[in-house]
Amino acid sequence: MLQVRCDTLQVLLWRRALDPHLGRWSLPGGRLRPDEDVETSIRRQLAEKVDVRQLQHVEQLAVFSAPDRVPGPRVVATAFVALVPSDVDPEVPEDTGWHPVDDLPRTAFDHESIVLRARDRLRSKLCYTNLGFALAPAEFTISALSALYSAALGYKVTATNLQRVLARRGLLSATGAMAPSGRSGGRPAALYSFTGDGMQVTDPFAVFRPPAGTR
Amino acid sequence: MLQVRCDTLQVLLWRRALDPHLGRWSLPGGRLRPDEDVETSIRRQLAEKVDVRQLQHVEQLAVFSAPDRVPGPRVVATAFVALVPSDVDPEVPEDTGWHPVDDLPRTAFDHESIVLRARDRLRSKLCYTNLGFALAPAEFTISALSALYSAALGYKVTATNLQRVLARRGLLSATGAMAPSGRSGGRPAALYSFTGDGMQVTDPFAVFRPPAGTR
DNA sequence: TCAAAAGTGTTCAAGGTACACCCATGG
DNA sequence: CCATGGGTGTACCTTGAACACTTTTGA
Repeated sequence: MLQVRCDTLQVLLWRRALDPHLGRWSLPGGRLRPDEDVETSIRRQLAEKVDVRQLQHVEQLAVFSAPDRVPGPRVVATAFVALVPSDVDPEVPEDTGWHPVDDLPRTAFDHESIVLRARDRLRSKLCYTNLGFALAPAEFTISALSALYSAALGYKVTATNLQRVLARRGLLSATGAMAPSGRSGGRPAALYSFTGDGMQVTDPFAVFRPPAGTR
Repeated sequence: MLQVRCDTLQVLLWRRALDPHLGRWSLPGGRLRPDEDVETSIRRQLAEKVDVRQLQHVEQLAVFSAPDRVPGPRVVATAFVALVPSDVDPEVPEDTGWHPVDDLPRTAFDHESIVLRARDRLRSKLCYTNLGFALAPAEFTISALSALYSAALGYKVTATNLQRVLARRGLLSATGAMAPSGRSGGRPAALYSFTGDGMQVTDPFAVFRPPAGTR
């Protein structure tokens, strides 16, 4: 579960209460029940930590299956990326905490590499899809959005160009409302929302486009 | 297992000899052993059909886990994409056969949707990575390569532009050798090979690049 | 009036597409 | 010499980046 908090991309981890790796931080998860698919399962697991309605996007990441990834009998894990908009602050249980993905504590098992894979997946998809909607509140200013993108991507994304790129892709719609300007003045910002819902690939500049006539 | 055969993207299927779905076409696969990870397992399974050295690329696709995807106790499947260069014609067992991915026969279980997902994954990655190397022979002419790309992508890719795009990305190296011209004449084509090995992302024009100074 | 923040206009560069044109070979 | 197929040159278009400039607010 990833969220941009305090201008930093963070992941929700849970401190293990059992051996092995007692006390280390680990990803939430659990066993798959016979009557559910893996996505239903991960939503059920996460529901124990947060309100699942706060999950804007859930997608499979990869299967981790190395025989020695955990001590004892081999455990096959299907990892997911789940995204929470930055305006919610879920009530999380006592033994869980948010941690910056670029400054992780010592984690249990192979969970660090899973988190890093998730981070990379998010970074890619932010660029060529509309996935930003899952990190942003329903309404936002462009400068707030650029802060989110900057935090998630790990480098500065200017509001100017972000605005233009997303607008050109038809992803932004102005709500008409304005955000009040801060105490130090400045022009009030217009509020926008993402058009459509659900993730879709939006970068039409992918190479090897079909020939013009057939597009 | 995907291969371009006869200018068509095809998948290797195996005719089921057991109920349920006796006689239908299904993807090769099998149970995961306790001492192997999923990739090792799929390579072992495929080794029963072809020479594994012919697999130029193997990557995880997704987990399919719907409780009713197969009759009886639920089976969780981790699907893979495996690519075979077009110049090899593996000896396959009697009960297997190649089928065009765009004209599949009736398949067992959810295997049709798995194949279509694999096709879409391949199409995406052909565009922004060097994955073409896994579909092409070690040496090839540009026009042969454009036929491969056209078959895999499902639309015409012209040799002219394919040549330029791949060259600009530094993916092509001329071997110096020439292919003989056909019986109807024509200038003999130069032979090329892909530089490097293994898949890598090559489209540097992905959007939201880091600012110039930090690149 | 000035500082600060938002937003727009303009220019530039990168990279894919289209298409005309030239090259080399077989018959 | 001509048909055929390979290869190159060039103009164009789309799209993102950079940056100057304008707009709107609070103090």
